[in-house]
Amino acid sequence: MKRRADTATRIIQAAESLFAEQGFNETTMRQITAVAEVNLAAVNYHFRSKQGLVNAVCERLMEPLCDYIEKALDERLSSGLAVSLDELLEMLMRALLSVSHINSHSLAVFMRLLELAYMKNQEELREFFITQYAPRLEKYLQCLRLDAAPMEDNEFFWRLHFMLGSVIFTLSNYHMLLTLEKKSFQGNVEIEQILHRMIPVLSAGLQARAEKAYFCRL
Amino acid sequence: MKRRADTATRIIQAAESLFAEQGFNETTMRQITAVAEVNLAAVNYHFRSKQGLVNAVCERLMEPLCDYIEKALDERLSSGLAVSLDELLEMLMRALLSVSHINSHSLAVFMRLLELAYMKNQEELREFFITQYAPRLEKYLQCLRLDAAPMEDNEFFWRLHFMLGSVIFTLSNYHMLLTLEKKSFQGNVEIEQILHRMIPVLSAGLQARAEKAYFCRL
Amino acid sequence: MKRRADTATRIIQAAESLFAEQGFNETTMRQITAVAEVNLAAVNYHFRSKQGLVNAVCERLMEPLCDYIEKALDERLSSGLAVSLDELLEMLMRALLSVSHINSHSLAVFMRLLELAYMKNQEELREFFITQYAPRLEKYLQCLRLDAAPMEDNEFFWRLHFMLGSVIFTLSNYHMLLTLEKKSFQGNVEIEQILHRMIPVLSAGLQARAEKAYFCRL
Amino acid sequence: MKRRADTATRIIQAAESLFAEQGFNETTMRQITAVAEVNLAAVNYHFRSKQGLVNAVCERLMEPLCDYIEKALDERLSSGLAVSLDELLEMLMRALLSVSHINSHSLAVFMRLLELAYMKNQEELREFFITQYAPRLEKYLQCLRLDAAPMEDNEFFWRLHFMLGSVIFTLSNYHMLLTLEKKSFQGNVEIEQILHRMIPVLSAGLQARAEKAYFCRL
DNA sequence: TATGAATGAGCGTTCATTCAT
DNA sequence: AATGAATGAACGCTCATTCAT
Repeated sequence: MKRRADTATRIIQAAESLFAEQGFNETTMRQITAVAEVNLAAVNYHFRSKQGLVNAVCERLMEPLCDYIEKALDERLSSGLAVSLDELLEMLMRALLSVSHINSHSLAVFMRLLELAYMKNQEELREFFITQYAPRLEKYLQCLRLDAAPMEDNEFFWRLHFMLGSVIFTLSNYHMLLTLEKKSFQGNVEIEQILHRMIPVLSAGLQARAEKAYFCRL
Repeated sequence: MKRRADTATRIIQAAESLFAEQGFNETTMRQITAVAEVNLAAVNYHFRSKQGLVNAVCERLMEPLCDYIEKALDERLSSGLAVSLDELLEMLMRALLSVSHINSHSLAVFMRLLELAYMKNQEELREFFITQYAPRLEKYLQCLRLDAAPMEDNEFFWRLHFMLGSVIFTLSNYHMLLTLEKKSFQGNVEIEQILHRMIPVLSAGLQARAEKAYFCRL
Repeated sequence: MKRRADTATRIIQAAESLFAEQGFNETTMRQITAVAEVNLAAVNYHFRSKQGLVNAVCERLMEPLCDYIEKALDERLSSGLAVSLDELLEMLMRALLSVSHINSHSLAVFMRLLELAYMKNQEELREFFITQYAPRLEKYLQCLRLDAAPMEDNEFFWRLHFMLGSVIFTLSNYHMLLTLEKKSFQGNVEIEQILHRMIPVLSAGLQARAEKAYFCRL
Repeated sequence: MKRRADTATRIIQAAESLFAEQGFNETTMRQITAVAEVNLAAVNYHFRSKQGLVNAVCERLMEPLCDYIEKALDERLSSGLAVSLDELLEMLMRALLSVSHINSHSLAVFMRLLELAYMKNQEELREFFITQYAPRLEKYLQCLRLDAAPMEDNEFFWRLHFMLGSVIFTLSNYHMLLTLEKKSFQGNVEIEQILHRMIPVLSAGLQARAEKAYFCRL
């Protein structure tokens, strides 16, 4: 039995916590290694570079999420019954909730990673997401599409990102949002609540009838 | 007649463009002054510090937005007729659109500023928003509340932030999203389209019936 | 009648005060012009450079000191009676006291200037002292020599600098020394006291019999 | 066997040399690291900051000085015979001489450090001296007091600082003073000579009868 | 496997000075 | 006589990374 966790694990845990609080570029290797109580060079030794550590954090989060969704979706589809939009969203929320159990900051850092992947100069991370994980979630997205209001492909593309924005923003900042709501943090209880509250909102958003014309011609 | 714009303005414009593309901490003063074609020390001369420049950028965006919304809401309310949720959202979108005319990156940097304000260590910026601009938007939020589904205060708080997440995420990354949609950027046309597309989604999200119980007890 | 002093004078006064508190290199042009409530460029306009300002401060202090000593010494010598060492030192102290009336920091900045002149890279200032003021004080030094214990030239050279060290150190730091003595500053009263206290000490030091051999051969 | 000294030592030695010649604020980290032939960042790595380097230099000088004086005084006192003022001063001079062997600039930089500690804005350094070293020198000062002329506490306070001024000024600038004396520098021989020359002067100064009244009432 | 030492590049900031008005 | 704007140079410091052990 080990007295202290594996060095690489300690680093990842420290990194997740700091990434969640401060963001990636704002977190220094010195901070990470200080919190992890390991040598400064250990990050480069174990993960090659800071970006390598970010990727490792990414994997540790995306893998169980994809696993969960794939498995849950297959189980549900095997019943033969039609799957409702709310069921699909609850499936997603449960997947996120399972990720949140990795540690208390994992959801926030996860969402920050997704944010980061949309930044112009993060081609590598973006490519990593697209090639590694996009295919595994495709079936889930097709199900969503079927339950959403009828709309064209590009409309669905944007709706997905409106939804993604809600999820990312809320979970990235949920610690701060709880503070602003003037409630003290009580762990996963609130995360469940927040995730649950999103379901009807996202559901309504995806099912809202798309309008053809728009308001403003300048 | 001046051959080139005022130094301070050139700096702000360069900063907005770079902030929008890269974020604040990722943008260096050397990048800003190189793009603006001014001396490195000019930023400190005109804005005291990098943070001072961020604040200046912030003001230049928030002021016209608040002006627009206050004015438009007062005009609309003076008619005496009830204001629908879609009207309120269109009002917001038009306000954002007016900000987008400042320059092609202003909406993105604006949204990044809002994101930033929710970060733990940005108390100063957050306080700036809360004291300077929150009061000016209160009346608008009350109108939103009246048109939303009946719900408790904290439910409304979260709904607002779900909605805010959609707006912030989409507009922060709209350049990248357009790229992913495989369409080339054609200026404000797309922004209008995106803003318009949000209205029914946000409207449906705010009007969705809140559920009392939630799914998961661990 | 002028409502505010001449710009150049205001600058000198501000500079003296700041130089006395912080030293020369530690005092910035911005601090000086802020205290003087003049434009930043005014220093360069009136004094060509920061060094030019230092020289101006120097002149404003050395001129009256030399005047005082020359005049007092000539008056005293014209009586035909022999001049005692204590009289000479009191003459010096009164000269310093007269300088201290220029403003409350003038003695401290004066002493700091003398310190500075002994620094390796301050050849210009050192040359300025030597060519401008050394000749005017020569007669006074000769009188000191006559009243000191008999000793060789180089011994006298060092004794003078031991004495100079006492004066410079004490007056450079007299504000701080008063603080350490746990007494509050009450203006020129203390300076008089301190100057007076130095006389018997310096007198005894100059009159002490020089020893030929010294203690340590390694 | 190492071909070149330890990096930290090289830095300290370069720093001492430059500090002695130019002062602290006038010496840049780039100068230090250039002379030491080490990387610019090495100073921060080994000493955390420039101030940290100053503190390290300080410790390297004060420690052996205090050790020397404490040990020499205890030895001398254990003989049971009364200690004369000249003996005490010679003890001090030998202590300074032992410090001067650290390297050719160590006494000058030491004296500059003492000067610095009396500056208004150097509270930290001053506190460092007071808490770390003042207690270790207290016994020595009490012996000085016993051998000095009878006088009140505050008179003794000032006399000590007159004496300190002589020592600090002379040793801070002894290189320059030798130059002005038109003699070339020949290493520790001159330092011994200068230190020795101070003894009768300081001794006479401390033993001079204090006067009660003073000369000038304005 | 792990680490203390070291490094090149770059950071935000400040400096005394200059220049056009 | 005076000033707001601007500048080149340099500042102390921190960064992620590398390397010898």
